[in-house]
Amino acid sequence: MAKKNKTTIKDIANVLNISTAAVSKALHNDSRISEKTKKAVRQVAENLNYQPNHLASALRSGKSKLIGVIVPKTNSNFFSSVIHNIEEGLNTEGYNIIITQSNESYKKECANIDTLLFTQVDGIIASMANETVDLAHYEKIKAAGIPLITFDRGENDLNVDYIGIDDYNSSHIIVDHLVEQGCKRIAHIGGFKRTRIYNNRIRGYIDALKKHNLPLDEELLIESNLSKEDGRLKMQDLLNLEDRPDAVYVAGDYAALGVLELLKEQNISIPDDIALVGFGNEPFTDMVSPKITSVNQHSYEIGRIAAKTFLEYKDQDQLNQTLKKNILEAELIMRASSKRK
Amino acid sequence: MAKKNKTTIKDIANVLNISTAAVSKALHNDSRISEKTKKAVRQVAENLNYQPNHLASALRSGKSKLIGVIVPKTNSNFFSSVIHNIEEGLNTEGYNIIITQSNESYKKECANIDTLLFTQVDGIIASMANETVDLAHYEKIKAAGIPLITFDRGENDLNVDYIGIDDYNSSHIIVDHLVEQGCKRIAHIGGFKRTRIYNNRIRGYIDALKKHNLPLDEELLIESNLSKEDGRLKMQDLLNLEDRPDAVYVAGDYAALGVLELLKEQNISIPDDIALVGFGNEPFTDMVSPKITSVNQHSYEIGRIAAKTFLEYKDQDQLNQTLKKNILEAELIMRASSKRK
DNA sequence: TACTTTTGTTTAAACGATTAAGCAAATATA
DNA sequence: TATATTTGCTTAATCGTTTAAACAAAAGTA
Repeated sequence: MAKKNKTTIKDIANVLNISTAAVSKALHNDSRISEKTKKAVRQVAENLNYQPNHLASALRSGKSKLIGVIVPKTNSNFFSSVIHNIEEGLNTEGYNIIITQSNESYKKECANIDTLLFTQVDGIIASMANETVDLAHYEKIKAAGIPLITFDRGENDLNVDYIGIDDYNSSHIIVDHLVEQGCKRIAHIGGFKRTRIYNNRIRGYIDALKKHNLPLDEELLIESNLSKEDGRLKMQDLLNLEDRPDAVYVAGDYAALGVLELLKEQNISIPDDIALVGFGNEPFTDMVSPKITSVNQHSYEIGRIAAKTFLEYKDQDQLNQTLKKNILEAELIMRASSKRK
Repeated sequence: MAKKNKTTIKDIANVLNISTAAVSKALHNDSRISEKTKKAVRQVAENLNYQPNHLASALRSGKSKLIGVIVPKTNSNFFSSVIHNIEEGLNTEGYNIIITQSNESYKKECANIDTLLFTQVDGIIASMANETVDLAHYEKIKAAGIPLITFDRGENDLNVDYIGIDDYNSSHIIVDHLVEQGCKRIAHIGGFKRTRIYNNRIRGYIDALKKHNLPLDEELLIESNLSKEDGRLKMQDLLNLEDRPDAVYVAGDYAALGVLELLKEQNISIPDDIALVGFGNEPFTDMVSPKITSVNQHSYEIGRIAAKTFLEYKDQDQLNQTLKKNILEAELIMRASSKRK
């Protein structure tokens, strides 16, 4: 099994005694090449099992036909579903994707960007790590002159395209639902305020309480990294309060799961003692008992639109990205954890 | 924001009035270049914000420093964890990975391989789709002269490296455990027999029953695609039997989850009426109620070894892969769904 | 002093494709 | 018939690196 002996267009040209240029054009179905030659080239290419060298064409044309995707993690249904739909949208146009994970780490995210730029991707679609505050590494992408599309976790300051759900309004929908179930002391275990989406959910929560003439109790508004473990911890804090909440709206499903476990351990009835709402509609919300009410983030649409957005940029010589937001309406999936009636 | 005006080694060479060759060597820390020149080159490179063109070096050197990974899906904890550890192992050596998903489809798997070969990856690490029987597309990888490493779902016939757990023995451990819990009619909802790992689990199941002098009842041995839905269906078939089983060993966690749901719906007590064991130790096995006993497949080790195995091949001119199996001992994680005592 | 070795660099050819420019032959047009 | 256009190809440069080979200058050795 000898390494290398790849067929190149030169080999094809030699067989047919024509130039490599003619072969290249024939393979690209150039109108200036005769049908006869094209047929012959295709035949020989097939016989010799010719595979085009992507690197060579990418080098020459300046396009790698590769798109980089950066996500905080792939083992969440939301992100893996978005990725899948990005892939779907780009594959048809001859693009392939390189997936990288930041594991919610700022440093890893920087490394990911370096990696992708090094690989000469034609564009990057990204969702930011929890840790990320400084945006200098993202500016590198813009400096490289390739389109940057953000989704779910983005920042206005980047001045690029963003696709996500309406976080502010999602909180309204959730609070409306809980109020309707008779809840009066609604707590919110939210994400970090510095992250735009979590900040929006917090603002929505506060405004929704106001709308329903419910007092805002600072004790009931808690910041969390939204891991399962932290969900437990923050819920324990809430249980330690003199005046316990009768509902908890958690800004992430994993943390909501931690809350669920703790409440079950302490024999607190869900939803009767405390109603529970999560966020993200991860598959496990439908597996646990009671099933957790959650918010569907439309991963399908987000991936599809991200791909489409990139494709719109790809042929522009002058890249002039500005903040363009594509906000989708989230959908509340009501399940047992919050349905009292 | 003008597109393109990338710094090349030529620019650096011009500034310093030296050849591009000297620049290239300086950047690669060649011993034949003076410290003075190296320092100057590095300084200018930094000033001009030089980023090496990966395509050009890959084209010239014949190495893309990219490894392709093919998995059936990324939204399973097992696969995403393996991927993460592959990445960890390869990043340090300057390799990056391209992740592709087959979605358990044979056709998509073929397309993935074409994509990766087209992208000139230096090697491929793959786990096969459920549907895959014909291996011709994998032979393409071998024909391309790059190493192929398989894990979890592989085939002996490919004659390449394989990393996985001891499926045959895992079944023994599971049956031993169930027998110890007092189970006498142990059913097995297995994967497709044609897939090696599932076949091994089936063989292990049969032999373990024999070892314990339990009769093999063909009605209790069922083939499944191991989706959650199919788990329900196959469990219903078992419940329809005159003589129901008192334990079910399911070859995949998602199917086990379907079984769990069905049993709970029908108020069949787990583990007292029917004990349940899954496979894969997906995080949700620890989230549902009762928690599902499952088998830890050592995703950490598998990813690490896959990366290491590739690195061992990377410098060999003559690639001569043979069937080399790296079998890890699986670990049974006992949880409430099977613990009667 | 004359030769060899080492050091530090340049030259130029590759890698495999794409593509602008050129040109001869065939065909169309006046 | 003379000229213009179209057809079908070739030539040669190019993308940004790497690298084998060559070579001059400096240093070491006999």
